[in-house]
Amino acid sequence: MARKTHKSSEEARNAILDAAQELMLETGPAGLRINAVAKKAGMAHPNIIHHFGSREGLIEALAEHVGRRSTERITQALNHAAECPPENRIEAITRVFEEAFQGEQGRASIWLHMSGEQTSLKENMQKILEVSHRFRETIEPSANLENTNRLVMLITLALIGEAVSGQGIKDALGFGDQEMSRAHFKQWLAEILINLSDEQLNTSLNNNE
Amino acid sequence: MARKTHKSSEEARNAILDAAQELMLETGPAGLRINAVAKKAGMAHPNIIHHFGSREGLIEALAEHVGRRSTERITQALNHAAECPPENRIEAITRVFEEAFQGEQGRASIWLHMSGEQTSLKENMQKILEVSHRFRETIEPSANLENTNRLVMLITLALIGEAVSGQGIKDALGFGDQEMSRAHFKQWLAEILINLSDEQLNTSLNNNE
DNA sequence: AGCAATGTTTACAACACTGTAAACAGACAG
DNA sequence: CTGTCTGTTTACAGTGTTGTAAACATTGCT
Repeated sequence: MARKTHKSSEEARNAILDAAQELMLETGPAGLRINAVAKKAGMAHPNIIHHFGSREGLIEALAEHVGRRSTERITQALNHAAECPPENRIEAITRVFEEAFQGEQGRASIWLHMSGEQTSLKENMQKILEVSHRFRETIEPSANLENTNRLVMLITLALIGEAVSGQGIKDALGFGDQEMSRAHFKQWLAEILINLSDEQLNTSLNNNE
Repeated sequence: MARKTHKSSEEARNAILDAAQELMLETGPAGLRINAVAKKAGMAHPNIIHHFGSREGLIEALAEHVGRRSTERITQALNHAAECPPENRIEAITRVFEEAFQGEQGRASIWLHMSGEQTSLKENMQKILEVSHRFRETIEPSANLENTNRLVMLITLALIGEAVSGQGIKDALGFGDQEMSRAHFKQWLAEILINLSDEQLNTSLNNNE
């Protein structure tokens, strides 16, 4: 059978991005070697430069790629949660948290973010914010927008932290794998947050102290 | 005047560690160049190898250095908080959060952590956990230890997230500098957490669901 | 089939980076 | 003062890494 040896431009770019994403988990962007990416993607390294212009170009493209995919997943899961009956809410939100920095996607995002790569971050966060508020309104129609912002911030930061630290902090705190798996922490968080009323979120800061 | 040109071994090591810590904020450990560190510390690069054996040796030493200093600051602030009268609690805890990943120290910790460098992490977290629980007991003597663990985890992750994202996420969420400064977020978080009763933290997960 | 476009490779140039070796220089003891 | 110890530098070797140039190969079009 005629095996295709030359991929289309898009196929090649995706193969490279996938390899780069995986490798970046181990080293971070600063440690990303164009050579290693090429090897993993099964090609010679100048081909990468052909497709992305330079190593910098690859990293930028990767940031955009990863950011867009994460945002899509999250907003989709949030929209789903907004349509859930109340008894399924915790489960649905746990799901959102899982999608947020799902596996490799997550750590890759963080790495990029940490290196100052913030391509379209604002745009993506605004989308998430909007959908999040819509969700909160299904629970409490008078929900305060500012509180939504703060909650989204808190959650985002915690999920970033989780993606960053991986199992590390959990092990250090003595949560074995069985007791507080990745999923369990997210479920616990979802439960607490859903049970927090808007009222409890109104701190002295809201009354311009 | 007789300027000392040869530092003591310890002075030299500290100068190098300081320079390395600062540089690492920009690039992460993978991007740390022994050359750049030497330049910043005002010496020739082989001197660094003389003191730390290798680039790897420097990074390990840095991890240990940074971890120990952070832990000291945090436990000290927590002990202070435990002795505070109730009306000062929020302020005291805000202070703890500020010490946790204070400025440069923080991001440096995270970077190292993210690169798999976990020197004495467990030991440090256990200390923090212990002092945290002692603090919670001053508020609610019957406080559940498991809930303390979870709270510490949540806070740690959120603070990691904050250190990681710097101002990035806040800007993206539309919190200008005036409205939600670094300090304000920490204060808000402190306020919410202190007002959370132990009861509210008991989710279905506690009853081995 | 022949041609053009473009994905892909090989060979190479230029440079950056880590680590080594040997000489140099200040600090301190006798 | 003299010698030794050790912090410090200069010069250099070896390797790894990015990027370039030119040739090669496959696909699709006419």
